[in-house]
Amino acid sequence: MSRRLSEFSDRVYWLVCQIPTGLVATYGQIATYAGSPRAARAVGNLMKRSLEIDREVPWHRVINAKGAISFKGDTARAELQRRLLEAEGISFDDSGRCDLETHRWQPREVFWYD
DNA sequence: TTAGTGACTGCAT
DNA sequence: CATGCAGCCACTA
Repeated sequence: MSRRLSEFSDRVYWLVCQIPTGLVATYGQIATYAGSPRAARAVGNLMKRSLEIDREVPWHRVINAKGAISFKGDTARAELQRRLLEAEGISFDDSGRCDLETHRWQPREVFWYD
């Protein structure tokens, strides 16, 4: 595992920790801020893994580009994520999507990579 | 080193 | 709108 790769995951976890309560970010957003605009899928993998390793990361605040919760088979986990978000004031419509225009996290700081 | 995987995404249908 | 699908890429075995 190269240094560059581990830096990516570290950035991802750090960024997710920056998302304040009540706001959400998409996998694509995190990937972009972490330096790899097209690694949204990889971000999803990291979020899934953050559950296994005991790391204090607000993984529930990361959703897909449609404003919906992504899951593959793990219904319980998806429901938990939805409850956590609703507890933070985020509501979902009938199709299970929230309003990204309203709740999307906009980082004020500037991130850079080398 | 290589091949397989998936909590993604945007565009086509 | 909802589905399907190819492209993408960090991570793993």
